[in-house]
Amino acid sequence: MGRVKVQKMPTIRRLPTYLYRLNEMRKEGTSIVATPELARYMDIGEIVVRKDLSITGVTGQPGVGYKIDELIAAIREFLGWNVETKAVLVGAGSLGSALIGYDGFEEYGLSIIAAFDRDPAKAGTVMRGRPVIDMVELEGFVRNHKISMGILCVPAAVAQDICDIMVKSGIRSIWNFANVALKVPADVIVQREVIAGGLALLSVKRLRHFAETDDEEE
Amino acid sequence: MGRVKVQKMPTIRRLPTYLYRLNEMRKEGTSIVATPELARYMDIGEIVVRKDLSITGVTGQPGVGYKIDELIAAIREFLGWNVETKAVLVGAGSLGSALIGYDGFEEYGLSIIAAFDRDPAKAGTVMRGRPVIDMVELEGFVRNHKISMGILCVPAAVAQDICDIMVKSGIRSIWNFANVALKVPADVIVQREVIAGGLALLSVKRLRHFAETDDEEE
DNA sequence: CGGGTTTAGATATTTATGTATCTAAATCTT
DNA sequence: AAGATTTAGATACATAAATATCTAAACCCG
Repeated sequence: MGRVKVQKMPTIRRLPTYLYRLNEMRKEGTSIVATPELARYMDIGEIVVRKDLSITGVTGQPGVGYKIDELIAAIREFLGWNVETKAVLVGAGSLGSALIGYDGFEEYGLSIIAAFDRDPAKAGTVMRGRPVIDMVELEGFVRNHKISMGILCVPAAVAQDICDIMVKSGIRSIWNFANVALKVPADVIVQREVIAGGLALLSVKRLRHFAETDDEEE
Repeated sequence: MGRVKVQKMPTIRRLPTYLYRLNEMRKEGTSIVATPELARYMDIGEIVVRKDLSITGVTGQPGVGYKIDELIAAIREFLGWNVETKAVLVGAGSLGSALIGYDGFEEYGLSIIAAFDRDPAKAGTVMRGRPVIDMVELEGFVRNHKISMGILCVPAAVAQDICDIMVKSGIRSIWNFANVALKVPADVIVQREVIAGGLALLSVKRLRHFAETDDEEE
């Protein structure tokens, strides 16, 4: 069930942020970047930055830094974002429509071709340039367009059912925003996203902070 | 800049998922849960589950399991989700409106009171039950309503500016969905959410998987 | 052109996280 | 009722990640 072991998870999670920043710098006309600057931007240690970047195979120049163009290309290639991935999104609710509308995915090689929803009222409409199609069409669509990735934005209660359809249709990567661990065959990769996890972290940080300072009453 | 050290980050990130599942089970009428069941749901080891739960101080019964009611209460208290947190959301774009519309936050003690946007066309409208207000009103609103948390859904380029306004207005926790490390005073907590990080992980998992099996051509 | 400064990258260390082993308590089975 | 099974929780161990230390290369400044 998505049991591919991946090391350096924290590093990989940070790569998109490097990529974002590097693209920004390139637009500004910069061609070289040194670790300390990136470290400040990321709010992490310099050594972490160097180790992160080294995963891509790019080598910098002591006393100088890294070539931005090289870094961008290497990160994109390391992530496989230099080739287009076609995806469908299922569940055109609030989160689903937000993801459809996010332009940044193009930069990540991700093309959301279409959205699917069970609600017949939504079917046939166009959402931010992408067609919204009735769920019953999902399997045929995925097969015809050779879609390899599915983005799951349905309520947890129905997530496994939709997941099963995706798998049956040939989808091999699932980006799962439903709050369930999906059961899938061994050759299907699942990445679960729990947005509330970040909120939990923020909450605890705040509690710890108050516990440490605990002289603030207002 | 949000430099509160938090240990057991992975554990804390998992707590919302436990909470979600436990609530579900309670609705189904169950009152006791044992580790193996939760471990299967989470797709992690049993020992990890026990260690996770132990952080809340709840103690289970050998041979039996944990009382679901106790667990729910303890997790909520540990996260501070038993008391309401009032928040404003800035940036009523696609992601912002998705977050506004997410009902689950009530369960997490989070009340998004209002949304703010720079676009005058949006100001004055109501979005999923919450008023959308012009950005210029932000500071006054935060002060008047004693808002303690800000949810930042604006483009990265303007994130620091909005952040500064939030801090100046008295906000002390910022949930940051913009792809920048914000600079804030030491008493302000920031949690950055990089959605693309999960996509990066999924991409790498897929590449590794193909590399391992590498007998799949289509 | 020579010494100080910046910086990448290797190695070593520390810290955090996940995993295994063991013991004792409660339940189940017969 | 006695032994087998399930399970929590403690302790010990292994792995992963972050941090520190060192060396050498390029640059800057005088």
